[in-house]
Amino acid sequence: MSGPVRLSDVARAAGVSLGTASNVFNRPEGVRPQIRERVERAARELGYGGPDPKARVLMGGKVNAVGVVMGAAVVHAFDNVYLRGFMAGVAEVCDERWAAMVAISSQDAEAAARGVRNAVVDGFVIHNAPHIEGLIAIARGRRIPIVAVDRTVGPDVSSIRVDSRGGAAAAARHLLALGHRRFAILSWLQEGAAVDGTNYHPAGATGQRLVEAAIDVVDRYGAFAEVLAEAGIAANAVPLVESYLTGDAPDIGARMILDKAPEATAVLCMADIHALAVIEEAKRRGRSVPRDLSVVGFDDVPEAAASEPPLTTIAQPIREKGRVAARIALDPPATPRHLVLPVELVVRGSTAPPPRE
Amino acid sequence: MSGPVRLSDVARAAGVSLGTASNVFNRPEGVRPQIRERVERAARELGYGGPDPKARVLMGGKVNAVGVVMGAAVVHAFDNVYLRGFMAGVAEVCDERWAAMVAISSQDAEAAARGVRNAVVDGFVIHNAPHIEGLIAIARGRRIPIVAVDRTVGPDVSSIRVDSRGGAAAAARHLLALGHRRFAILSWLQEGAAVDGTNYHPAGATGQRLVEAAIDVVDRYGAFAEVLAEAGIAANAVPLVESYLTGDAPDIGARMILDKAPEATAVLCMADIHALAVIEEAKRRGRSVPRDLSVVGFDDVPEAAASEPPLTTIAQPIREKGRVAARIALDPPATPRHLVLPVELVVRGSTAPPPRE
DNA sequence: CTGTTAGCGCCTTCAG
DNA sequence: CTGAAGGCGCTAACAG
Repeated sequence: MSGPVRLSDVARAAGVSLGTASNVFNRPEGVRPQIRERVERAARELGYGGPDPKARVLMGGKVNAVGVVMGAAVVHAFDNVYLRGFMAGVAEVCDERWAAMVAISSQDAEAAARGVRNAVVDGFVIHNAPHIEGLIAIARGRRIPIVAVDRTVGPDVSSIRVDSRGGAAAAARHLLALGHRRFAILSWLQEGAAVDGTNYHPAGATGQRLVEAAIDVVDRYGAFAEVLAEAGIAANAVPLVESYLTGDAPDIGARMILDKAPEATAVLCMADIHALAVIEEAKRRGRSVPRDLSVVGFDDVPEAAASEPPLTTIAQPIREKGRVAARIALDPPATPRHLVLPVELVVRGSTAPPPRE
Repeated sequence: MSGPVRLSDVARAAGVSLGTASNVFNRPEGVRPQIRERVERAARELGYGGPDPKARVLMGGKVNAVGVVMGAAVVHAFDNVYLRGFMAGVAEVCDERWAAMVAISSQDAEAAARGVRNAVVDGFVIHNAPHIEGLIAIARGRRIPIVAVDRTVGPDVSSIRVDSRGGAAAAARHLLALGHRRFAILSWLQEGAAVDGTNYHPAGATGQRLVEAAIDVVDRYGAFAEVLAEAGIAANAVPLVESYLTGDAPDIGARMILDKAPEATAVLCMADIHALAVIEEAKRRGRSVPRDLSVVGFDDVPEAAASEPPLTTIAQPIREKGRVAARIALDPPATPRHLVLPVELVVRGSTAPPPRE
């Protein structure tokens, strides 16, 4: 009915000073019960909603909120299995502490920048994303604690990663041990990453430019290459397809890798979503997995265990990663932490010895 | 290195007044390029992160954020299929407008209250939840626009609901038309709802207390009762089990309804998650669905179409509901809106004529 | 165009 | 235990 009610209105109505009214809300034990009662009644009658957090926050207080930038549209927190797991981890610690989780739209660089610039939060969880450096710079300018996920951005910004090298190496060794010698690699490409000077690159384009891509991809590729090299296989000679993780891209990538490397007996994928697409595409072409073709993924999303055949993959603790990230963002350690979470080779049904010829 | 840098620091360093510095960031076109450049450089050198949104917000500006209280732990936004769909709808709108989505922990009343009291957002989407009245009161006290979902709380608070009565009636009529005469009802119970004076009531307890429960349940039950009554079946005589929607509760509820009403040829459920549990439990007991038992759900979550047999259910536009809610919260209409979204009977494989005896 | 002056709503000294 | 004054960091309205 009336305009906004302020603390001063309540104080006046109750016939006390502003300071006293403030105390009623913040240190009720320090004010005489009778007066307190009077103020509370006045507040109730005026429909006063309590001290405005907007002002309170300015006083330097905490907001009890974590900002999460995923490097993708917020909707992908619900649509994408990987992000869903990660966000669930973040959410769990928010629930523990009654903290709010603020998801920041970051489908494009500008939106993300604005979000990070304006979010009123206590800390940021910044998941690896294109343009992440800019976002981190903004957050640091605001002197807000941040933790980078799946990415390192220097010693003084906390980071959480998984053992990508170890995982990729384990995957390669597994295949090698089974007897495979002819490989193909399906790598991911981050949405919005510039490739060949363009942002539109839904799938494909074999090449060596991985070294310029997002850091985790580099690690995984490097480990593949190293292990294969140990076995006398030059990574240069291994067909490579890069593809986005969203929309049709995985399917297109799967098709392309099978087209470009029909002789490969094993496909190393850097994400389960790719691996699952490869399995489907292979089946479509009448190639039996794992009898004709072995496929290994990375991540171990829920779908991996349910596919037909179930996917051999490198399991990373997605949800735990979210949890750890949120904890660090919510109360940052005095000195930055750099965690590397362990991964694990999970052997299921999509890998087997190569067909004998 | 330094403490927080403020606009005044930048102004001083650049040798301009505070107001000018402010203009550089807010109305750059209104300041001479040379000066602007100077201020920008000073900002850069000092590591100034731009105007602090905490202060900006106090000026009465918008934050560009929606608060969402789901009446559940934040983690359920990712774990629960229904909420996931709803939140995805909200997220879509946030993405469109580059708005932040702040999920407020509301697993218990106190957490929710604190969240609503402290969130710095432009509007609230409050999904039906136990204690929702208290939350709405707080939000109103703060003079923040709110939209209630799946619930009406008076004419001056916008609300979005689905046509629960129509849907439930359609479900009942469908079963009646197939020839069913012996029914059972599996209703939901909201987490935390007080029942029989206690908060712990994982599943079961037949009774008539539905009239005191959350409003949508009342509508659905009422419509069931009405339609059955038209066919000469007294709702009083229809076995009823109430059960939570989370954890083991749906399974327990399913077991109980089959135990308590072994003679029923059709089970009317108020949520797909219950209906799916009933199907599974029936199969476990060797009762074929739909030959021996018909089951109908409500919601049409993605799993409904994939179950065996696929579920006949009342489809409600979950995601659209989220979208509409977010839009209203983000820019509230001058006068409150009260929307009722349509639902639709989707006949799939879980319903058939009753077995002849 | 630029600088000065009031607040935004609250909290926290500091005297009474 | 109370009341008055200053400031959190910024923006807006007004003079210059």
